[in-house]
Amino acid sequence: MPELPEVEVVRRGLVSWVRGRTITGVEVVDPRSVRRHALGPEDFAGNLEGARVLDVVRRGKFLWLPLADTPAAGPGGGPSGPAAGTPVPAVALMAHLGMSGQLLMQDSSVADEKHLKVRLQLSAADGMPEQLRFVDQRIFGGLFLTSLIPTADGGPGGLAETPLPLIAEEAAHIARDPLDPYFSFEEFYRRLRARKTGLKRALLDQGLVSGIGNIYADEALWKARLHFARPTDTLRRAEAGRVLDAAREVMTEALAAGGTSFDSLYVNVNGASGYFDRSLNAYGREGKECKRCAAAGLASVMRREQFMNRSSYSCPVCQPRPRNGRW
DNA sequence: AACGCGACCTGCGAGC
DNA sequence: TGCTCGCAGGTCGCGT
Repeated sequence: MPELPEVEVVRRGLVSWVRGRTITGVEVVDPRSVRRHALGPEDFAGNLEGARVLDVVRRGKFLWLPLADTPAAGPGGGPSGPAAGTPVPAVALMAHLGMSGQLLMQDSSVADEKHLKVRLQLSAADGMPEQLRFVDQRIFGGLFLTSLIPTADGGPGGLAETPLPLIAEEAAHIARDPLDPYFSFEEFYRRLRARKTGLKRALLDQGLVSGIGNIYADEALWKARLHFARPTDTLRRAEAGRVLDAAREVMTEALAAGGTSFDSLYVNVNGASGYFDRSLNAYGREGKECKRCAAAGLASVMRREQFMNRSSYSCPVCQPRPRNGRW
């Protein structure tokens, strides 16, 4: 489940089920889902068994579970935490859902999903499912173990129950996301202006701002009334602020609705779909009226264009490309 | 630096 | 009833 709201739905669901529990068994059903773990499936499983889950952390679309008691990190977690009794993790279980990945909590009695890729057995806990399953139809996502390293700015690595100034190494190259309290608009705007590219491409660049994918990029651009090809070096501060605020608002609303799902591919850890698809104003609305224009008594039809090998939806009237080439 | 493209995959609906 | 094509919420790495 791709974009930030859908991943955050998973993070929140996962926290209450897995925090503090120990991974007692690992079954890699399809090694392709663990291919980003360079040392192979056996090493992946061996280092996970016996590990205790300390938290669930998210930055952008990346999710990771800081671990204590892994063989790789030694007993008690990482190298010498400051206060005894509070383990500082050095290793985390990374998860990226790609296009179709799911993390599901299931009882052992529930039949395996068709696309079950990895099964984690968890220590018994009252009334809680025993298994955390990674299910992935297209196998663009995956699980792997990674080191935790200090963040560049000293702030928390991501959204967590107990924030630590550590980040999963494999997520260190992405920027903070718009829902992160440590996100800096000033830095975003400075870097945006320095680029020679189009606005949608910039919004999708996880190194500049993370968490935004194809749906919420189109929604944010529509809400901010900006064209996807707008050159980033022509953007005024107010316009950049408008599109960032729009992204933040639309993702916050989507999160409250449990995320966007058009089909059963996008579900929370309990298998339920969100319903934000009903609130979409741009994505997938080719040939339909622009809701804002219609409200103003104008008749305009949403268009679909190919851009970056994917579809972009926008309103030709309120998100115009200027005829004279001047923005 | 920026970009375009292919690679990584499975499945679904449309059209013939 | 097939079959092929285009399409899908992502990311990475390679060319130019």
